[in-house]
Amino acid sequence: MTSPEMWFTLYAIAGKGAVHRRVTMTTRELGAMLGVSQQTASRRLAECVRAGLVLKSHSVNGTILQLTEEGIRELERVLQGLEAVFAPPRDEIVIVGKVTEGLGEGAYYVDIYAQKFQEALGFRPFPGTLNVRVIDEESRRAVNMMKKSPPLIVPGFVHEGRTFGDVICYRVKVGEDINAAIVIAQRTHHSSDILELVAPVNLRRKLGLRNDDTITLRVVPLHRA
Amino acid sequence: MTSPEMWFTLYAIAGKGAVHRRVTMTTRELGAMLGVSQQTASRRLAECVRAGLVLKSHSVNGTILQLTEEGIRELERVLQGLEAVFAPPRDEIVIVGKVTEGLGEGAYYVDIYAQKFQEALGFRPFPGTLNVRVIDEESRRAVNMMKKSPPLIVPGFVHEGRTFGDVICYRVKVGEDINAAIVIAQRTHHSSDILELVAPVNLRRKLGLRNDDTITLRVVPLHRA
DNA sequence: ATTACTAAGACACGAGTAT
DNA sequence: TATACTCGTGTCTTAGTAA
Repeated sequence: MTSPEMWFTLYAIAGKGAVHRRVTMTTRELGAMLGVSQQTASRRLAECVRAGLVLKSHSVNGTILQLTEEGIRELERVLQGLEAVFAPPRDEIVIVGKVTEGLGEGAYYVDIYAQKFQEALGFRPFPGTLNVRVIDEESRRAVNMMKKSPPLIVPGFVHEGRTFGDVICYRVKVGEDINAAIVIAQRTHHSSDILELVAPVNLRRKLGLRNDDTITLRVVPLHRA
Repeated sequence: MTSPEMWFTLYAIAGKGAVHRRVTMTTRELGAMLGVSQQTASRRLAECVRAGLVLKSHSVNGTILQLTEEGIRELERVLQGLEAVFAPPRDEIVIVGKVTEGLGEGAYYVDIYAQKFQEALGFRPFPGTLNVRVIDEESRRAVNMMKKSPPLIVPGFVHEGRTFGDVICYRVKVGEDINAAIVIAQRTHHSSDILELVAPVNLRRKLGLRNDDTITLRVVPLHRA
């Protein structure tokens, strides 16, 4: 967990524009932003570097700073947290996205997890996933809200000496009556906007979907599942 | 300035849903969320109360907490800061809103500030303001971006023994060629979604605008003004 | 000008405990 | 059970200063 002080330091650096580019600033300046001395700012900065949140290099008049991927993710987490906090409480979480061509690997995994999915979701999944790309900000927030709701966890297992991790699922309804689930693989795709759907049927064929068609998903709360 | 610790405390409480309703929690629980002891959580909470960010009342099994307006604003500030930080750098800030009926007091103030506006903006303002209500999230973010850009400050003055404060302005273009300015009065309207426009002409008549008509404003960067 | 070390002082933390 | 007090301990901060 990132400490409050480190987080504030990160936020101050980001405020200078370090998310999109490298920025040059002095420790005195950073200290002023944080309301601490130059020395403390220097130390705080060093902490962020040690934690792998910031890259620092030296320049004649100041320090060149750049947020790392992890640093940016840290800020994104808080942004999403705040968005979720301010989102009006809703009964329904609705996600709108566009049908996207997958990498084809989905089918392989669905096949391996088929029995587990059957037990957890109550249906035998069609061997393939439908990939949905979230485009607008509203749906992106809806996805965050979904991820803050209690997930359905499909336990991992070992198969032929290989370990398959837990899979996080969220039940959704597609159209009026098709039950499906969004599955989220463990390996965190760097805040990917692509959702993978499994369903008891071939959604593409059943709904006559083509790439770039719009699809609407309604998240089903766990307690109602 | 809110300290990092206080801010984190606020954020933790908000995460429990205290933005929309009152929540009950123990100081032990809060401490666990913050990674500190029950005693420290208690003290942090007291700091937030002293700072006017949280309202606290006692209950048998825990503490009833509610964020104050100021506490919510504090979180909003960070949310907006993060949104601005993550927004892709753009050449143009575009705000779309709907024409709204004003309170009529705008004209009075424009009249009093007329000379000052003339000097700062380069045009004599039509005696009246056009009120524009921002509706969608995207424009709301655009407004935040605008507010993070360097403002044009019309200095205040004393007139007949009464003090008139500074006025913050942002130049905008309405349509293709009408120069106007968004004026923001000092007294902070609680994160109001209403913008007040001054222009050298009667925008309502010139553009044939009626209430609820959509209007598009393009913010003019100061260095290009 | 910078950054960052050392050392002394301030202050925050948590154990114990009263309520 | 709670919250919140005191107080000893230890960490964090800053002034001074080196590099």
